[in-house]
Amino acid sequence: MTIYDSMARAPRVFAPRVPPRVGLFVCGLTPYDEAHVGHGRVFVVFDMVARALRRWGYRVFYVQNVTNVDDKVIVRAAEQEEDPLALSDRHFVSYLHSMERLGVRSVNYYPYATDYLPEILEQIQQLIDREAAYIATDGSVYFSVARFPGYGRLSGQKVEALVPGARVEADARKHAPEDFVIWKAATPGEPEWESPWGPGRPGWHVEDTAITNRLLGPRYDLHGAALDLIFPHHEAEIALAESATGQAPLVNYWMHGGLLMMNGEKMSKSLGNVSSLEGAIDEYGPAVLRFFYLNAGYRSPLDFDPDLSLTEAREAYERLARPAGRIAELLARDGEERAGRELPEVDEAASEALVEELDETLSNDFNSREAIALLFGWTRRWSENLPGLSEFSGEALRLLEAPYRWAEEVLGLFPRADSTRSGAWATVVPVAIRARARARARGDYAEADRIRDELRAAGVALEDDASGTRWDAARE
RNA sequence: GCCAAGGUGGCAGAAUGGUUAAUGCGACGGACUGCAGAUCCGUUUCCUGGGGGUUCGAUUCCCUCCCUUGGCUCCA
Repeated sequence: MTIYDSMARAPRVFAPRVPPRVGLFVCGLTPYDEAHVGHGRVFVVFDMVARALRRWGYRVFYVQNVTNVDDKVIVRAAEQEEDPLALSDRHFVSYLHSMERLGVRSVNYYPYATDYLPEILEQIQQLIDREAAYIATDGSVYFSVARFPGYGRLSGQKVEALVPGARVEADARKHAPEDFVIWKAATPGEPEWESPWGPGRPGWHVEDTAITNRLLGPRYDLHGAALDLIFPHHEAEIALAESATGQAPLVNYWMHGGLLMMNGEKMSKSLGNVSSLEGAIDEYGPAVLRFFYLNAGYRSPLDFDPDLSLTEAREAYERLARPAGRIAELLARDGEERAGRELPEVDEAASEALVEELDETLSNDFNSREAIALLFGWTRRWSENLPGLSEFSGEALRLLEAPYRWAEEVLGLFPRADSTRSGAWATVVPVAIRARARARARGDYAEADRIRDELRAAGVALEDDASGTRWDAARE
């Protein structure tokens, strides 16, 4: 399989350092506010990456940090008169809830920055010992960019070019304007921890490198995030970790996802053009949202139009989900031993070949869009047989279903579990359907339509086809 | 200004040094249906930002220009 490596700026064949183990780190949130649809994209993409790698036999240890103490958290907490750590906790729990709904369950561990103070202090001390960092007059500690020759390689930036950019703040505490803080001296009223250099709190970049060094080691396989973090954050991670440990490279493969765009701009809180992740899940459902994300190359910018994008994604998704759901329904009801027609041999082979092709397609830098196109092809091929689907044997249905099960495993689409059909509805609705069928049989369409309308009003949609009447949760 | 990522049909978005450039959405026509929905079939001519170059052949590789977005020490 190949992965597009941002450091090499080219696709590279993936080879973990110690197969079959894969260390994967993805930059997580700074939970000072609710997550938006743009955040969802990255985390769904890397969920797919982890799922795929595991399917292909790798043992992935997936770590995603939580920057629970940071300027933004502190500022927001002050505004709301809330404890900063309580605020980030609250938003992180809400984030986890969204992830659970989205089926993002591949992360092994979400380390909190504040749980790694010993590691952070140790790394800062190493940097000072190696003279890569220095203590400022106020007790802050800065990393000296000049001490790391490789600085700028990932982003293509030249250190000299940063200075005329004029957005690097001149600061008397720094030896050079491009230096960045790794330990911030305490400000009264803000969270602080003891350190050899006085009370303070960790800078942003060093949290990640202290955590990965502890959990994944001085060198690891895969680092992912959206591309807006390349500079300065990932550049700083490389400089810090490699300077502290003396080992390189920190990361073997860098993956950067494209941004989610809204009205031609990056969706971001600072621009205010955000669409809430939880709200999008509420309105369209997790599967449609996942489909929307994975229906584009992960590296491309993706346009989000609050009115159109998810509506379109829903139409497309349901085109696949309906037949997939129908097959799953039959199998759930009758089991795989159900009797019926077998598939012709050639189609049996086609099912197996398609699953292989799906793996192959995805192994080309996680080309989920191409994989989805293959699923459409498969669906189109079989959907003309749908009304007669119930004639097939369990084994035949299983073969028809295999590509959708692949998609469930790797893309998280077409989940078999369907809660809308359970509960009281499952007993009531079929009774109503039978009553309506009797009305239709005697030509009493007024009564038949009345039953359908009443169910509709109660949130249940009926559909007739050659095999009878099906029902599902109605959508608005 | 510097660095990076992009520019493909009405829209969203793939791919490839080579027959008619995926797939989906939308639109239109038809089949099916008591109706609705879903589904199926068909149509959707004109799409690879501009200009050079390499090549038998370029949308793909190279150069250059234009445009959009991101980053340039808060950002998924």
